[in-house]
Amino acid sequence: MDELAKQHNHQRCIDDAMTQARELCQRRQIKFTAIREQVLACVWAKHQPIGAYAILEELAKDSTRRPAPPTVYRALDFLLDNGLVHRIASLNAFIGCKDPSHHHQGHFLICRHCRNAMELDTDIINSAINTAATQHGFAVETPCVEVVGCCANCQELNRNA
Amino acid sequence: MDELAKQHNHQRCIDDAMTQARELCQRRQIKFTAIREQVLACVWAKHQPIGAYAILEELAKDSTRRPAPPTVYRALDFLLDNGLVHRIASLNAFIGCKDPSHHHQGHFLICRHCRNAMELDTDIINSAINTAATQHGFAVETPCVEVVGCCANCQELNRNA
DNA sequence: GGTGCAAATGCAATATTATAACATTTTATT
DNA sequence: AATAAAATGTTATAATATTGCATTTGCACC
Repeated sequence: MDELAKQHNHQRCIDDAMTQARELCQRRQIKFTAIREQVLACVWAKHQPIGAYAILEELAKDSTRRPAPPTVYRALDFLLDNGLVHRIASLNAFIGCKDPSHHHQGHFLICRHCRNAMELDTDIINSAINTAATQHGFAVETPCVEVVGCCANCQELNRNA
Repeated sequence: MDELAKQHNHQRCIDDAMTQARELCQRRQIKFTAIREQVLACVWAKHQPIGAYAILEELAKDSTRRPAPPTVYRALDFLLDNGLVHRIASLNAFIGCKDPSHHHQGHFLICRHCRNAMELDTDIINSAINTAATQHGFAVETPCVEVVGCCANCQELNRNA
């Protein structure tokens, strides 16, 4: 069974991510400001990629003032630059990185049904890409792999439906 | 040396693509209308992915009338549905498919310098993705692989610069 | 404590990409 | 010609993202 399908204490997911982010920023001497923290919390609220404007809506709920788009995009740029979130190009959306300690692009399995996205941490795909690229003399910099399909849990649900 | 770097008769590239498209549409009994043909020609004008609005500009040059966005998007939808072009999500752009005869998503090597994109035709990457996905019980439907880097030709140019 | 600088944020406007809704025209078929 | 379906035209607008400039904040230095 898929790990996302298991009952998991998601608050713990969020707390871990926030703690890790705080520590990482401290180590790197960069500022984890209130806005950046709020945006990261939004991104981690679910395992589904979230759009910039959806984040904006969430921020608007939490305070009386509604931030302008650049506020959100700047926070996202910061988080992207520091590997705390990834951008899913095919969805124009953002998702928390599950291992910000080292820079990487990440490969994603995106379920078309529940919209959850899972970050893979295998080298298999990168190796394959490098092999194929090398055959053409191409030097890989940032591979982008976003696989849409159906997650284990949703397959299960569909079978029982 | 990279195939795109070789002097290649690009007019021939275009002609081949157009002929193939015409034949494919005839076989499938679908209409290769003037607009669709013009849009496909724009897409094939270079080996660089082109955006919908850039296509629109090209069409505006070629005739006195300027088509509206839906005109271009509808033509693109038709071409996408029939596998004649691919969409590069990370660039919001479109590129001609080099083998429209069978449906596939295509993997792309995109050069950050010359902006050319090359479609790969290996199974290595799909296998790797399937292997990784299967480990998580995930059923792959449409893999999206867009690798940004530096093509052989641009590496060569940079070395000599 | 002030001063000045750089980073971060606020804010208004606008650019870019894409779609919705409905009218009109074209095409194929009867 | 009559009809229906497909394709295109047209207007408006949605959704995503950035630019440019003003203001505020945090921090090193005197």
